Amino acid sequence: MNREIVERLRHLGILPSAQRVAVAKFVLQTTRHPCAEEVLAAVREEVPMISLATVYNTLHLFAEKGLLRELALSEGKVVFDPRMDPHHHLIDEDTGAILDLDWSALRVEHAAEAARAQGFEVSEYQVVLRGRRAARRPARSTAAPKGKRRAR
Amino acid sequence: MNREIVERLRHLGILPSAQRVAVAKFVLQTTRHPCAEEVLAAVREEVPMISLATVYNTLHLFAEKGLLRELALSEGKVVFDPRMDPHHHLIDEDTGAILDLDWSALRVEHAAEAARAQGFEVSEYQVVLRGRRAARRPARSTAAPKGKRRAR
DNA sequence: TCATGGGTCTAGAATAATTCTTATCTGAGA
DNA sequence: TCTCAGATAAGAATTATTCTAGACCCATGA
Ligand SMILES: [Mn+2]
Ligand SMILES: [Mn+2]
Ligand SMILES: [Zn+2]
Ligand SMILES: [Zn+2]
Repeated sequence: MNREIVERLRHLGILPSAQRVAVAKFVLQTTRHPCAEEVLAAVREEVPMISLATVYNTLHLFAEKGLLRELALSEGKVVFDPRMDPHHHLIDEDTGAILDLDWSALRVEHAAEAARAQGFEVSEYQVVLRGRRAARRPARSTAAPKGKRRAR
Repeated sequence: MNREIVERLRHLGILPSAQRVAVAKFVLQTTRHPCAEEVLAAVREEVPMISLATVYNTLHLFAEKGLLRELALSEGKVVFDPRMDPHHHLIDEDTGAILDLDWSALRVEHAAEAARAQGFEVSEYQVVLRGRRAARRPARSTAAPKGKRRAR
């Protein structure tokens, strides 16, 4: 498992130091869109002496190399997203949590044309949605719903 | 002209101080999505002694009262947008400039459904596009194209 | 007129996120 | 083993934003 990560870093010309591997292990596998501080907290479990500066350096390096993306979706925080395929984001207005929506979950039409009409060539786009968890509908049984609710 | 602004503020229960009127005059009429510093610079022409704290206070107050919106589209800066109707944003990747795209300029389908599938009720959404000014097409005449030339 | 008080304003301090600086460490070769 | 480019840690610096304190402004009423 570490092996794979080490290989992946090497492949991109990134020296796989202990710190970098630990950051990669966490951030490439999460679906949580963590900020730098969250990455630091998670990674410290494995590499207690890693510094925040190293986390920033590593995340930016990974972004440059195409391993992840930096997103500035709201407030004053950049978050990191290992999903490099085009997709959309749904922001929980109560908690700030960011969920992914697959590209195919919704449809955008005429995006490129609309930009071209302004003299722009679009390089990427996404839909950013904000909302709140819907009131849980009345439980059908007495058993508490378990696990995460399936999509679709 | 100031009269109208004063009226508009009064209507919302905002005491129309000189500073607030000056901020409103600039920010409610611009299409530029300025950040607080830019508002400060513009407003200082009229009210040289206004402070940055007052600009922030005023902009937040206006946002609360529904006169404008705060947007965190990218980088580490909040910008302010007097357009309160739903619309989309196109970000110039070279300059950071933000353009509006009318809601009708493109079409999004299944947004609410996609969010509902995740257990969310959408309160708003928009498409965020990034791109660069298209290479100016070959000039038809020998006259050099005028206006600021883009770097890179 | 003068005191009171609510709301407003400014300057500067404080905070928070991020970046920079610099000295120190490491490890892959020569 | 020696060397040095690259990597790291710690803390200073920067940038955006918010907070704190006190001064100010002006309507009201004794
Ligand atoms: Mn976070
Ligand atoms: Mn700005
Ligand atoms: Zn994502
Ligand atoms: Zn806008």
